[in-house]
Amino acid sequence: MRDEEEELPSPEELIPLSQSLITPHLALAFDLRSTHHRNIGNSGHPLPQTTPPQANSSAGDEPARTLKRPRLVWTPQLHKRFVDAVAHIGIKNAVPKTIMQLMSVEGLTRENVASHLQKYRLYLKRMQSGGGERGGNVGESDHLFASSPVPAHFLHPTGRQSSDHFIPSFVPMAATLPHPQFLHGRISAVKMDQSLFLARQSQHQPVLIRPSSLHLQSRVANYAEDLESGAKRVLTLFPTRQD
DNA sequence: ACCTAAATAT
DNA sequence: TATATTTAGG
Repeated sequence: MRDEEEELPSPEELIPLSQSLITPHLALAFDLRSTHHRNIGNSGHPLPQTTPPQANSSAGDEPARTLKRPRLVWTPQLHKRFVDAVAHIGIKNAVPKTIMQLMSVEGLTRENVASHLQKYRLYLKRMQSGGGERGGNVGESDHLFASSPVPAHFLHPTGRQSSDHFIPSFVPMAATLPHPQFLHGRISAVKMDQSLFLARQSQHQPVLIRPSSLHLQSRVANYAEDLESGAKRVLTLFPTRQD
């Protein structure tokens, strides 16, 4: 337990590096890699694009935004990502827009999340009153919600905690990931305690990188999760029958 | 502009 | 039944 720490740089020297290392290339790399990683919904069609509002309000057709997108199916995987996002920012601060951003699932709308959040809150309420062993108002229709464990702090009004923004202790690199390498071969995802870091090979010693933005952080987390779960096909919005 | 709960629609 | 949309209010 102790020998590992000696090989790793100290937090003090690593974390300041993050700002200069992370921002431009990594964000880009994520966007490149993630194109085949999401957006493969129903039988391979791309999702209907939500085009930014055109200044063009008359002119015959403006179907871009009026286009009906397929009804979202909340798979257990998708719901789990929802729960993770909510847990990450704390249930107190969880609002649709933020949750949506943290989930970083292409095609997912704020309305999708708002609707789901509304239902989820009702589910939490009806769990409060059920307490432990028996009784419980959780019905047969709650399979989806029951598929992901509810973090303990969701239930009790105790304080506002946003799950993690602490400096984790260091553990062996890449030991927890089956595919430590992604992006362009030089960057690895490293899970340490509850936080995810990027690691990059510099000279001999690995350099740990703390993702700067919350958004990027969540993308790292989501990607690593996808790898961990051994899914070849990762989290789609509109699953086909093989789901 | 965004959030929320409730009602209603598909 | 599950999700979306609307409504009314903050």
